[in-house]
Amino acid sequence: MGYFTISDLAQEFHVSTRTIRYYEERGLLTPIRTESGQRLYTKKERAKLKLILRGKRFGFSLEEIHEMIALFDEDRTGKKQLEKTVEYGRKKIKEVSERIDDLLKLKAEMEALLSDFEKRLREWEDRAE
Amino acid sequence: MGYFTISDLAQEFHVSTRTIRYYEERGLLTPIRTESGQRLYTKKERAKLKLILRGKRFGFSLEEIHEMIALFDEDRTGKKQLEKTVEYGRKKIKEVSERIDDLLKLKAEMEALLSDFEKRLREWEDRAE
DNA sequence: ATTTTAATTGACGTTGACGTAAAAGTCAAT
DNA sequence: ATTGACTTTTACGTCAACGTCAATTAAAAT
Repeated sequence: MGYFTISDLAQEFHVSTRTIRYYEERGLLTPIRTESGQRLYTKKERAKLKLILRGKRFGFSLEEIHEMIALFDEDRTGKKQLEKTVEYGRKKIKEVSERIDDLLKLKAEMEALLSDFEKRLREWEDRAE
Repeated sequence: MGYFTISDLAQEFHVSTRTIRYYEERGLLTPIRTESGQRLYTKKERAKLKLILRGKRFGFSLEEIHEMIALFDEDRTGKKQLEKTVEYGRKKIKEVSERIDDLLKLKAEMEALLSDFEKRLREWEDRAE
């Protein structure tokens, strides 16, 4: 109980097992192994996969995501480490905020475009009376 | 006046000329040509490039961006065409909205993480008194 | 016990999004 | 008119992010 197999995760997140192994190759996931060598994923690893996939959806590269995930993994005991982490976290949050703003702009542009088309459509319909 | 060369755009948007030609190969841009065959870009083409690059920043593929740009290019005169366009536009706007929501979630997660680290850091500092 | 299903590593293949180099033509400046 | 910067097409190269076998081993189902 409490452990997931590779295909559990593959099914849950709709990715291939190859993909999950690839993320491990790249150092993003670190499952434990059974005696016979099969991978077992804890809830934490599952959470990491979730984060990876979310990151991917915004176009972050695996390398960037790797850096983000480091926040979960590294040993953050010393003060220096904590400070570095906090600083890095602020930076990343800022990046995300910028992306959000950018997306809002895109949305606004698309909405303007759409309302123009809608107007034209109404004109068409008025004409048809 | 009013026309841009390929390197004008390359400089303005910090992309290579190869990239711009590639977008044309993929049907995303359609510059006009001089007598001798050199590409000239109108303001509209420039706007399209801007949109392409914005789209890229959110991880949309060129194929997806192509679909979005079609809103600018196609001949949208008939009622049917207009209706299709409006419907498609709504769909795309919804997709963008979902991405924004997703990013906001990510931001919230990161902020929660960060405040945890900040708390630990304060504890560290208190201890140091 | 044996068939079926799932897991492992290894290696090669593929696709998207360009980079890079070559050969030839064009434009602007001197 | 020649130099040098810029452009064109063609073509091969590259890198990330996987896909797709293949051969082998392990687990689950019957």
